[in-house]
Amino acid sequence: MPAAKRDSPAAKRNYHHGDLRRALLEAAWRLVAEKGLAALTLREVARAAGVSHAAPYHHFPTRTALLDALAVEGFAGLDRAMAEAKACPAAGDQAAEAAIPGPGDPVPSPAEPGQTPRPVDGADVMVRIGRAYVDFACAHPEQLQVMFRPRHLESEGPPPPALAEIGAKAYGHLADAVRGCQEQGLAPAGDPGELALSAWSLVHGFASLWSQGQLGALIPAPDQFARQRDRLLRNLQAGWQATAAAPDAASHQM
Amino acid sequence: MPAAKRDSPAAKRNYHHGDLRRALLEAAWRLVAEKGLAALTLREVARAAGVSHAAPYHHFPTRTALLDALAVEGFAGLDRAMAEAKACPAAGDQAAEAAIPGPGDPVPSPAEPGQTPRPVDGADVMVRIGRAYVDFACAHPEQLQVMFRPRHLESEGPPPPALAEIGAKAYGHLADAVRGCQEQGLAPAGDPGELALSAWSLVHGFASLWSQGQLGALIPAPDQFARQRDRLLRNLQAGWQATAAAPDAASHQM
DNA sequence: GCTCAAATCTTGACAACGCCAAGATCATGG
DNA sequence: CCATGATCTTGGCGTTGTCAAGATTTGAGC
Repeated sequence: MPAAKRDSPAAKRNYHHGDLRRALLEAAWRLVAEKGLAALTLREVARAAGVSHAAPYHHFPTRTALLDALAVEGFAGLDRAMAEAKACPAAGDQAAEAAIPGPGDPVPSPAEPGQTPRPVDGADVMVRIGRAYVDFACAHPEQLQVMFRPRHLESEGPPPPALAEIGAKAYGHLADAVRGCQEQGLAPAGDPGELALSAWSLVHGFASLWSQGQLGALIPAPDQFARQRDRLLRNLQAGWQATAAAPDAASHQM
Repeated sequence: MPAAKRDSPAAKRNYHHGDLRRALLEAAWRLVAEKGLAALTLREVARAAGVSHAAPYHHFPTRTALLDALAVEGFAGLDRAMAEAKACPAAGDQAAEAAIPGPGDPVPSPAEPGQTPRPVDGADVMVRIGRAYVDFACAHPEQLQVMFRPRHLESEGPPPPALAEIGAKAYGHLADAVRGCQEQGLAPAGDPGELALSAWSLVHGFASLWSQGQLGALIPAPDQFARQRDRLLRNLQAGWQATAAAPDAASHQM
């Protein structure tokens, strides 16, 4: 590892390593994907990056800081996936149906441009975004684990602002989609945040259970994954539309 | 040789400590509730139980074994909460009421007792069980964390049979409630497992997000917790009933 | 060009951890 | 009554996160 003192083509400045921070993050992703989050060690990250055991300390003052930086990248990826799903019409349909990752392996392929020139169906946007959330999470279970690593139970402080910010941005896609549904009468009126939280709970719960391998016995075949995923989103929509049509027909009483 | 361990439930009397295994489990629960799962240390558990640092090793061959034993107890508690919710008309509330540690916030107020003396409403049972799940998880976030600690990403082996068994038993309550709804035409026909998975995803997602402190900004007031919780369950029901009434009214196209 | 402060990386160390291997202790069956 | 095996203790090994001090490099100012 003593080599690699090459000049940086377009990267940041060339200190000793070039861009050790970036190299550490990538090594960390590789390690967490291979051996799991619990096995992610600062010393092994340093080893994988070819630096001494205390070198990461100058870029991440603590292990938690490294994990937070990884979480920010994870949320950025989720945000990107949802933004693409919102823009690109009819993305996830034939794409995510092919190969469903065994809990920890390959990936549903990214979306590709679709063919439907429908105007803008709010329910469609909602479904696409929900699919994007589930597919992203299940394609990168280790990222989901890092992003939603429990914090307040640990002795760690509050999340850094950058993390809260990017998380809120990703959540915003859901809230936007909800507003779109409401404008078209496809969802009951009221605080969109509450409906968005319903949607978030649904997709997050499904993605969490799947990516933790909890559904191995319940969803044996891969095509049932997409089936179940779409069923979730469809039923969410059905509930909203029913409630929007007859505000207290279904909720006869609680 | 150590196989023939007298494993009758309460057969362990006074050896040296009395019942060290039990003491270790309780100390572990105390510690994980105080300092979080990541800070749970075999040595500190031993210290809290007043034994030497290697004593736990004779009861739990590894740290993972301790966590699995804790997870079994957690699922047993969840199973009990759901069973009580299914039996008692409006019991789940005062059972899981107590004090919700949550993300450091107060507790959802108990739901008002149902005023309906209807015989057995399947939707009602479903809602009660869902509430029990959410309330249990949010009353004991540390237990939820231990129960759904990611496994297959780590280098740990498959979950022990006892853990898979009790987990499936708890899930069975949801499946039963779904069947009840289907029998009364309150849910679409078909594989009850798929509907149960929808319900599980919903309540688990909400409970996970809440117990991880992810909803702190979205649910500031405690009474909004119960409100949102019930909204989730109501909308799930609404979607099922709408789909049961008109099997493809809402899923106009995907 | 040269120097110097700051940023970067290395070396070494400390306490704590999981896990292992012996030895000590104790209840109980023969 | 004693031996056997389960239970617990002591000590140790390798690893980890974190810190402190020294070595090395960078970029800026003179």
